[in-house]
Amino acid sequence: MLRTAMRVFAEEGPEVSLSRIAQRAGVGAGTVYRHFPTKEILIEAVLAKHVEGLVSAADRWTAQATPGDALFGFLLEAIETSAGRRHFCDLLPTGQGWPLAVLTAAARRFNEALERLLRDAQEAGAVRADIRTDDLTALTVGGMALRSAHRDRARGTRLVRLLLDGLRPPCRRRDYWGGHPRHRRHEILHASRSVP
Amino acid sequence: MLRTAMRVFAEEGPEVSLSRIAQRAGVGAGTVYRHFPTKEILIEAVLAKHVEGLVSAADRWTAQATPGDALFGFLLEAIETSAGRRHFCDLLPTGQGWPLAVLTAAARRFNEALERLLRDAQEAGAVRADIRTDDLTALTVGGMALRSAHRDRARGTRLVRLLLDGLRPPCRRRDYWGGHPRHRRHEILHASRSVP
Amino acid sequence: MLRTAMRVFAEEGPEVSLSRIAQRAGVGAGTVYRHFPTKEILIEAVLAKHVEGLVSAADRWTAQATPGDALFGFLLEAIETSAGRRHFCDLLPTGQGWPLAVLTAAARRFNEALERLLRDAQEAGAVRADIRTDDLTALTVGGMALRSAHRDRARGTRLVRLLLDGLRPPCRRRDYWGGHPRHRRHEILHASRSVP
Amino acid sequence: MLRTAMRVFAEEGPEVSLSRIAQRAGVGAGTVYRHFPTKEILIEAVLAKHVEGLVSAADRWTAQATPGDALFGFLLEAIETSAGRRHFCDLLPTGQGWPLAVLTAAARRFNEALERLLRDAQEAGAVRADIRTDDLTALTVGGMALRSAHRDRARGTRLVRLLLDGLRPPCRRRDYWGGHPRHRRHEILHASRSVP
DNA sequence: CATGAATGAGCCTTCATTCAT
DNA sequence: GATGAATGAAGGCTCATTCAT
Repeated sequence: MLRTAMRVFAEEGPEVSLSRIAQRAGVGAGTVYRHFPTKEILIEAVLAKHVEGLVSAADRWTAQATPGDALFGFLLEAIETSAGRRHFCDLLPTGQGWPLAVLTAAARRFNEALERLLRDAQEAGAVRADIRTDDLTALTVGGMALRSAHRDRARGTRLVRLLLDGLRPPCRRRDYWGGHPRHRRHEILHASRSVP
Repeated sequence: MLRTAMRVFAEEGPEVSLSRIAQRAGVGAGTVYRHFPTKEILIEAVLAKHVEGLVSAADRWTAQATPGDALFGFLLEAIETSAGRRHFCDLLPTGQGWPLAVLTAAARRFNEALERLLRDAQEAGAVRADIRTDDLTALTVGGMALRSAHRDRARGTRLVRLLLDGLRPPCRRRDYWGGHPRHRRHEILHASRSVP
Repeated sequence: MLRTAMRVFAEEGPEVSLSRIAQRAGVGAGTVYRHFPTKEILIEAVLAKHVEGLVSAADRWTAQATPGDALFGFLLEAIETSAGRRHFCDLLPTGQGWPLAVLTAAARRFNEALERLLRDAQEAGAVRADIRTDDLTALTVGGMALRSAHRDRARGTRLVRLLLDGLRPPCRRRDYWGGHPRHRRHEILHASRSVP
Repeated sequence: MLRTAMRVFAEEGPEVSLSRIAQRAGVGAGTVYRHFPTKEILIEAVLAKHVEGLVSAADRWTAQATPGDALFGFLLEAIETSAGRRHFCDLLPTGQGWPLAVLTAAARRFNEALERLLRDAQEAGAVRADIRTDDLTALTVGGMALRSAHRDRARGTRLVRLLLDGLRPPCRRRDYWGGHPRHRRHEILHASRSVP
């Protein structure tokens, strides 16, 4: 049933009614409730399961690849397998507001795994030194959104790679952004305000 | 009233009830319905307004900066001003499922502006040649998600810049991704499947 | 199991779910249903058991005390042991709406016992002659309510005794109520109607 | 609508569904909700209204009758007009567990009125000196139950009067209860325990 | 014969939408 | 044209009842 719930959530968004889920699982509404006393708990169970899968993936990558490849491989895999799960986007950065213990535990393990991967990759010189774990989290979320936003799977993946490449140590690249002269910065601010 | 609706949506999420909006606008519920016969139509109007703002911004950047700066400046501004508007994320890539003509029109104008900016930047050599307009759309969505995912505004913006830098022409960088030997690719797929 | 049901009903009110009862009885929900095909039937069984206890008590008092003491002792005991059982209050007066035969039988036996006690007490001159069996029933219900309504157990019991004393033959007491002059009676009616 | 709710509650008990009430009021379910955001709030409103009526009645009796008549008249009236309202029985003694301020306020005013009536009646010598306000409350509840338990209105009222007469100063009556010899008391206890 | 998972009707509550004033 | 009370269809949740194991 958890399987079905995951599928239905992924396909129809986190706002499907429990009865719809029950229907697609081929059971009565009360049955879902027997296993997950609350809709929120069901969502959390789904998320926790997914996060657990990611933690396993992190471990697998750690064991089977060089530090750099491990980090990049894992991030790409996490993004690819999580794309389209709006819950997940909402969950990852905060890890808060979710009462279920199992979920916060899973989120913690996820962050620890991410931290290990990042540290190793940085020590191996495969990743810029100024990146932090929560940057990776945000990047993952962004990657997921980006990935889901592209109609074309292959191109989406290519873009995600481009995105991740931003983590690699820079190659004699000037800072395109810091150099904006004062007046242009002002324009940005002005523009920002002008957009309703 | 549209103003109020935009503010309320931004502040309280896209799930506020219409009565709440009416309340905050200081009018009766019926009055909102006089202007926007459906909640969906109201949402679309809000989105369309926002998109119009972005189109104006695109025009402004086109007029006031070099092609490269214009594209990057515009994308950054679009991301910064749109961050947190979940509707927007859902809207941009597909442009579908939204019945209102005014919105598809706005979306089209937005895409045209984006296309112009991209073409100019590419002709100026400021952006990789293999980028397409829908890549930019996806990138924008990803940037918005990334941006919202970071608790720390400043770091969030820095990451968005990293993300956008991926568009710039590569500096003699080997392709980190294509080189994966066959068996590792297989592992990725395998892993992907194993994540629930 | 009937024991457990009685305890649970007394402790948690008549609205406990059957699963709760099954749980506290240490059996499966289905097992409860094997013995009591319906929740209502279970409730009736509980009530019948309680009524049976009261009938035994009536017999005991009949055998062991003078007619007057027997009636008063029994009524007090019935009230004290029944206080707080809302079902019981609902049941006693009507005896209706309860399909189960065993219950109406028990109620009949209870009324017969009460009738015997009353007749004997009246013949002994210990109780007013104008009291009828259904008065006693009503009085019992009132006593139970009164008894449950008092926070203070001891005072509650004292009040119940006051209540029961009303049954004893009057001591040259004028009728406080009959003497109301006509216009005041009208006021009472008027007032009654005016209370919503 | 409050009227209808009061009637329906009185007729069908406090457990009627809101939809039933709406149905009998001839309105949609949502309409009830508009006026009473919660079922509990509706119940409280009904109760408060009734209690207010009783407070007015208390004032009327105070103004129009001698202290003794006022107390007895009021109690009789309160019992007669409240009979059958199970809510009311549950409310009166505790006054707690009801979140709505308006209700606790009404309950407080009711108790104050009762206290005044009692004090005056006691000073006039029309009521035993050892009666306290909470005795009256309990007595009222008991009277209501008693009153509802009798099929025959007239006899019910007569019994209630008997009940209330217990409040009047005793006429050289021995204490029928205190004199029980020890062994009989033991029997009562034994009996109590023996009733399941 | 016991078990407890499954069922589904029903309850309270919410809210988009309509319409008399 | 504006108002906000009324509507009624869902949604989440509970629980008496059934039935395969």
